[in-house]
Order: sequence, then structure tokens, then C-alpha cells
Amino acid sequence: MAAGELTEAETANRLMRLAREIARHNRLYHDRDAPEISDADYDALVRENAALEARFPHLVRQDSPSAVVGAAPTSPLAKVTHARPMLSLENGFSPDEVHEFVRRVRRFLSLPEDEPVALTAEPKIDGLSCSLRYEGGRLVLAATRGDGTVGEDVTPNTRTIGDIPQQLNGAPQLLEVRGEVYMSKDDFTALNARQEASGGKNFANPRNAAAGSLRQKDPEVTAARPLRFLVHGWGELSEPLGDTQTECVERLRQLGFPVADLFRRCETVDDALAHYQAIEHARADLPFDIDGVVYKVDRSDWQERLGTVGRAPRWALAHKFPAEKAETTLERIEIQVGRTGKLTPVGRLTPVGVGGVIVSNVTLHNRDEIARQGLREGDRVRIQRAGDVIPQVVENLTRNEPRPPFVFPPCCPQCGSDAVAEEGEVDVRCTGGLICPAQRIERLKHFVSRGAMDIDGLGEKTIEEFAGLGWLHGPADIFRLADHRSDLLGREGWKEKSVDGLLAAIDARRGFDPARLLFGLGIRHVGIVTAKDLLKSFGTVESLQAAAGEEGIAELSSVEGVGPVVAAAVHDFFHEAHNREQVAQLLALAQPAAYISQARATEWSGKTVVFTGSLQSMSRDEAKAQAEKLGARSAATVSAKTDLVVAGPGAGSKLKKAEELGIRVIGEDDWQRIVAEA
DNA sequence: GAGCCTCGAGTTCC
DNA sequence: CTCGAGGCTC
Repeated sequence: MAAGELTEAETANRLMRLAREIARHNRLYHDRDAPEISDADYDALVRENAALEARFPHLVRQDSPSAVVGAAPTSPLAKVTHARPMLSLENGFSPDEVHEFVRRVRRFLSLPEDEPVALTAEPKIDGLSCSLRYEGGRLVLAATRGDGTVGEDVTPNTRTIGDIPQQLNGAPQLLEVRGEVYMSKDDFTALNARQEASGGKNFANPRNAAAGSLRQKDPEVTAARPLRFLVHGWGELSEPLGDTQTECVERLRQLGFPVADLFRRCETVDDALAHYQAIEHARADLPFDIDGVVYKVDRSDWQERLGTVGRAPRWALAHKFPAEKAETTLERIEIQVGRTGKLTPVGRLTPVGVGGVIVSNVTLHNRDEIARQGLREGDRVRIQRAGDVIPQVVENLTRNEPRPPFVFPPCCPQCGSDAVAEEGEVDVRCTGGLICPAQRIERLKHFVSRGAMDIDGLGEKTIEEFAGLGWLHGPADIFRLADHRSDLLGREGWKEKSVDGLLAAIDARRGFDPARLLFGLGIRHVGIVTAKDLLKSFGTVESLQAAAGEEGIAELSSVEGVGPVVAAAVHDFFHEAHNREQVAQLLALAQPAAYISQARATEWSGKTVVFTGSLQSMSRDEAKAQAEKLGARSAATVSAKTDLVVAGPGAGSKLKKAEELGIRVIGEDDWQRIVAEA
């Protein structure tokens, strides 16, 4: 149906239908993650809409799909698990923190104070990280960072980027190059001008433009976008690239990868800080956006020893530029109720641009924070995006205006129960528990959320819809949704395909990971890590419940990482009759699998190692990190549970105790041999 | 008893 | 991503 064949009246009618249709597909895609039509079909609808609007500009609707922000879904690209995780970086904001970083490095490696620690320093480009895998010199796989473990396959798209070589000469057999895909400031401006001219959507900033351009299903779209690439690291390798970061980067440059002009080796912290200044100076004139400077320990062997903590390497630091700030008006203060009953005040702002995006909401954290800043509705405020992501109020510009203070509600705005702060706590909580509809619904959302049961097609909106119909009171009811199949089929937006898709997704979670089910219950202080720790000790949710019942606090506290507060929370949860009832139903309906520890089973998994005496070749932290890499734990004191003691010179009482208990004692050299073999 | 590290909880925008 | 709290180490 070409635009030219329609009369004006027919066009208006068609535009109305398109608006309705596209909005419905957006809902299906975003809220339910259960699209009914292919991306190509969806794109065709959007294109038809754009064509009609271009031809009849005066017919463009208030609710036009082209005006709705975030309307177009990004295509679902294939998922790729990284051979080695793509790490994030620790952030620092001041020269002090950079000095502290190097001190930490020295301490960890047991280096003397005067041992120089050379660093590399390079601009931190504001684009998106990408991993390029070359086998036999050929580009075989390109993936976005994603969550660091699993990214998206963008191989065909990266083949259209001129900076990225398709073929390497003299490269290692296996080489995973990592770097930043970005768009230059000039190209971004030009692209937006073109988008405007063709009626397409504007991008908020070069970063979003780069991300949107790379994550395209159709590589021809990517090809038409001016993307660039700069190398900054590597992943899996069949052979080392060099002995230092500088050498490795130089090798990659010779292989044909672009390296940032401002990449430098710095002999001392002061050199590095001077280079930071130089980069900050050059910032405005650089062709691309940057948000800081990245320092890395230059020596590869030290990088290796330093390893990682959490999801960041110990050998790198991102020194960020001060956050951009903006002024706006705090129009209203609203109170949200979370799944734990916490009342969170949220500020609604007159929308304002900060750091490349429009911000209209800001969290005000809690009652104390509002009081500390003297915030009231109508105040002018200065805001910034913390770590360039989460907006926060940094200053109340009109706090001296004589107006009454904001009154924090004494009751839950959702259920009317008392809202109180516990002794010594800053958070105000609704005391209504499951009486409170907000808490009930938030808990259900948590149960199906990505980190917990992760049920496809059961998003927040759907939970609200079903709870509103009275179908969901507790998590167990989710496994009974099949009973409502015919009712659901009668509802708008639910066709046979989407209903059966949802029911299949729920069925797929029977026999699922018990740790995620336990986490999904939403017991206070029990996140995914603690849930796993508990199951490691108790095996099943049933035995955990049994242990938590009578006098359970002591037994729970014996679990590593569980102290009196967490133990009491678990005990309290299972003490409540309706929780026990829900859990019983849930276990019967969902029948979670037996818990399997994720850690690789080695001869060291689960063993406890104690280091004592002074260690020569490594610091205590490094020794611990080595033990954890083997799957073992390190403890401070020798007890009957200790499996191995590593004793250095000067070991005293712990060594004696180990001998008394007949525990295996080895020296540092033997330990290093064990580590090297593993 | 103080300081460090890990984990949990809440939240923004796209 | 940040903040605070809980748990552990020294």
C-alpha cells in the first residue's frame, strides 16, 4: 500500500491505525518481551508511518509513533558468551585516588616503597566496548560487551567499519582484540542533520548513536553510519603479545588496529597525572567524546598477579572527569513503595539536559536526604549524573527561601499503614507487609525478574495486570496461571500465540535453579550470593526452612557470610505462617532442582587454607586471591575445619595448632607450585 | 574496636 | 552505579 494511492481521509485513518498497532507491538515487545510480529514486519509498519507523515505533515498525530521516545525496539541479536569476561573499571575522581591506587598495587605485590610502578595513560572514549575475535588472522566473531559475560553478536556489522581489519598478517593463531566503537563528534552532528531531513529520530549523543548504529540487525544500516574503532585491550590469546601494556598495544598497532594518539607510558604517578591534565586540556578539541583517563599497570606479569576483584582488574583505574552539572526546578516530590516496603522519595524535574541525556526524574534517596538539603517542591536545584549515570541533587539553590519544609508522609501512600524508620535506620518503611498492594506487587515483580526466576513474557506491566485481576496473590500463583488460560484469551493483546508462549515460559521454570527461587522469595538481606551460600550449606530450600525453624539462628549463623542480622531475617521469614504456606505451595508446583555449586570442582574446591608467618613472594591479599582461584577459601585462624596451612618464616601459634591437629603444613614454595600447576 | 570488603537494595535513561 | 549495612579481619 503506497502512500500515493491514499486520499487524505484514508491517510488520516491509516495513521490512526498505525499508531494503535505500533503502540501495541511496542507493549508486547518491551513489557512482555513477547513480540507477535517479526522485526522486519515491525520496521515495515514504522517505515509506512514515516512515509505517510512525510507526505502529509499536517496529519501527523499527537500520539504519532515517530514521536514516542524509545518506540523502536532494538533487534534481538544472537547472544555470545565471552571466552574471557569483559571487565569494567574501578573509578577514581581525584589525584589522591590515583596515588591510593598505586599504593594498593605496591601493597598487593609486596613491592618496596621506592620501586617504580610505570603506568600507561590513555583517554577513556565514550563509546561502546567491543570484542573482536581473530582465528588464523581472520575476523570470525565480534561481540558487544553486554553484561560483561554475555554480549551480542555484531560480526556482520563490524565488517562494515573501516578501522577494523578483516585480515591480519603475522597475528597469533587466536587473538581477541578489545576496544571502543565510537562516532566522532562531527559525524554525529552530520548524522543527526541527515536523520532530521529524512524524518528519522535524533540521537541524544554520539555514544547512543554509536550503540544504536552497531546494534542493528541489518548490517547495511551500520555500513551507512560513520563508526570508528580504537583498540584498548585484549581477551583470549594463543600467545602473549608482549611483556608490557605498551609493547602489547604497539604490537596491535602494527597489526593494523588504531591506537589513541594520546596513549602514553608514564614512569610515575606524577607523570600520569600530568598527562591527565594534558588530556583534559585537549578534551574540547578532540574529535570524540571522552569521560576520563584510563591508567594501567604497564608490566604484564604484574597485571597477571594482581588479577581481578569483583568485576574489575586490580591493575587499572579510570580517572573520571568531574561530572557535568545542570540547574532545573524540582516540580514535585513523589513517594514510591519498594518491595521491602521502603518509601523512596523521587523528584520530578523540569526536564533538563545533563551529560548528553534529558533527565526528568531524580532519586532523593530517603527522608534524611530531603532534610539535609532542605528540599521542597518548587526549589531550584543543581543536579549531576553520578558516575555519569544516576542523576542526583548536588545543591538546593533556593533553600533559604522562607517556605515550609516538605513533610515526609507518616503513612504509606499506597495502603495507609504506618510508615516508620527503625531505630538507627534512615530508611522509612511501610509496616503493612503483604497487606500493602505495592509491596505485594513489587515482590511478585522481583520473583519473576531477570536475576530471579527470569520468566520470559512476564514483565512488570503483565504482573500488574494479572494482580489487578486477582490471579496473583503470591509467587506460587504464577505456576497456576494455566488455570486462567481461557480468561486470558478473552483479553486484549492476548492471542493464542502469546498466551501459550507465556505458559511455556512458566513451565520452563519448573525444575529450575533453587538458588534463584530462594533469592526470588525476597527475604531481607538475602540476595543471590547469600541464597547460594545458604543452599551450599543446606542443600535444599526444605532443609533450610527446617533449620531456620527452631532455635535456627545459631545454625544459620554458622554459614559463611551469614551473621546475626541475616540469620534473624531468614528465621523471621520462615516463622510467618503465610510464608511457610507460600513456600510449600511453590516447592510443590515448581519443584526446583538440586543445588549444584557453580564453582569448578577441583581437588581444592571447598577446602580451607590458612596463611601464616611472613610471606616473601606475595602479599597476603595475593595469596588469598590465589586460593580463591583454586576454588578454596582462605581463613584467618586454624581450626578443625582447616585443610592446609601455608607457613612462612616466623610462623608461631597457628603453626603449632596445625601440628597439634595434624593438619598438612607446607611452605611458600610448595604453595606456588600448587598454584602454578592449577 | 576500627577499617575493609562484599553484598543487597534501589534507581535512571535508552 | 552508588550507598549503606553486615560480616570479617586485623
